[in-house]
Amino acid sequence: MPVDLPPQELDAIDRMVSNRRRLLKGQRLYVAGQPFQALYAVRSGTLKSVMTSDEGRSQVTGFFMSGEILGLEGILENQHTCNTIALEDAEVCIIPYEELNTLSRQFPALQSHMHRVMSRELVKDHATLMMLGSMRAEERVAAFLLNLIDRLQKRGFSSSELVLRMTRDEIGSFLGLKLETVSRTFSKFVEDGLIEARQRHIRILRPDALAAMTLPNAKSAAN
Amino acid sequence: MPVDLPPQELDAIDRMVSNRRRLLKGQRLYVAGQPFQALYAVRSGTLKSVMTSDEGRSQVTGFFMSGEILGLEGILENQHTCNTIALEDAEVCIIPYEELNTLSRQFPALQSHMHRVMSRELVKDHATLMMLGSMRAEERVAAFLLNLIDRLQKRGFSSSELVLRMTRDEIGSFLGLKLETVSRTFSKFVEDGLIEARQRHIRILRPDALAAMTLPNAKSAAN
DNA sequence: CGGGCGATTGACTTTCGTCAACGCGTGTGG
DNA sequence: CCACACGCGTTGACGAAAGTCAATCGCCCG
Repeated sequence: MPVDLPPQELDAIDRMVSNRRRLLKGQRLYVAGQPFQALYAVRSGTLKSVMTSDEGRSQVTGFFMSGEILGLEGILENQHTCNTIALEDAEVCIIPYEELNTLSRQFPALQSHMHRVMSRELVKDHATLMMLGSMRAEERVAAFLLNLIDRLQKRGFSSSELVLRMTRDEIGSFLGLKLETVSRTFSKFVEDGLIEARQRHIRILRPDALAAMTLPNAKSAAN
Repeated sequence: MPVDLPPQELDAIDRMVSNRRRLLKGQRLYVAGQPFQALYAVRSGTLKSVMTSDEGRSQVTGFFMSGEILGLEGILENQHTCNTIALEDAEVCIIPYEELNTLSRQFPALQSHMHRVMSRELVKDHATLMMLGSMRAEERVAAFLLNLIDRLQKRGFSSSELVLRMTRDEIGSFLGLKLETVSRTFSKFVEDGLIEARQRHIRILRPDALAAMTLPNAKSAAN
């Protein structure tokens, strides 16, 4: 959680988050129902959050990469409401919630930062809602790829190549689509020369065309 | 924002939220791009939040009734990211954000409450994501009605009758469906004896059957 | 090298969206 | 006070989009 803060505050924060946890691929960071005690900041690797309703319905609600914060939904009832699972080997910082609150009272900048983190999560969810509520399959997949590449780019990776850490099924769950539809859409993008795809390795050839697709009037891809 | 707090804290909070704002039906509380200065607690009436993307795409992201908090998305960038509009005459409390932060530092219980409010919003959004991502039209409408009636019941209204404050189009936007689909689904529920509907007046006859529908294996309605 | 999971592709079905016509009510103005 | 108009809602016929079911392929990993 890097912010520009006075050194003494940074020290206190560093001490607070000195505990880490390593996760192997497939391992769960926390599960629904588990008591909430800490937030987690991803240091490396990718995780997914999965909500499971009373009876079998299940939905990927987000993918998290380095710097992103997990566990905020647990604050409400002091209990986690979703499962978070590592999609590859990963490491997270443990942020003990009570300590965070104590420090927040001392350091207004930290309090403010905490609020922004939660607000960012809300904005992100709203964007996802918009995608699920108003986009067709192709548009969703295009938006998904652009979102991923954007986040990767901000982390210093290529802006044209990426490796998907999740299966087609997980992408489909997140996008409200079936895995076959995701697969077909990738194939179509390849046919149309918008991307190259070999397994989970994706190269974006025409980001402009993908972006155009996320606009509402997109009946056909731009040329 | 009623919580059980020491009287001195309650006094301070009361003073903070003493400013109100009245809205006529159709009036906007805030719009996207507007500087963020305060949160708003609904005192009476119903509001909707609408996200509008760069180019024409538009989506209702939530409906808000008494006691619910609006404006949290504005914290991130000190700027609102959606429009909020009164669906009927309404009144809100104005909660100046800076004052809230100051008080939160003094009163841990308020800080904690503030975090829970934000967390609740996240949980609510996740539930909506799940609905949009994994339910079919009938299931979404059933879940929507049950959600509304539940919130109304918690506010002391009937658990079987309600008056929709929003149009079919707004419901459709929220649920990721077209207004015709919403209308047809209501009609089908009436045919099947699950609800009565006269315009926006809805009576829930078989909450059990609606609830059963929100379960994943629901191919046919229960008898 | 073999097994299994994940991905792809095809054929068909279902669901929902689209376009269009019409009906109902409410509120407003003559 | 009545009539009309407009917004909202309903309904039908049709088409497009995505889901389902099933077969096959191809990587990885053991």
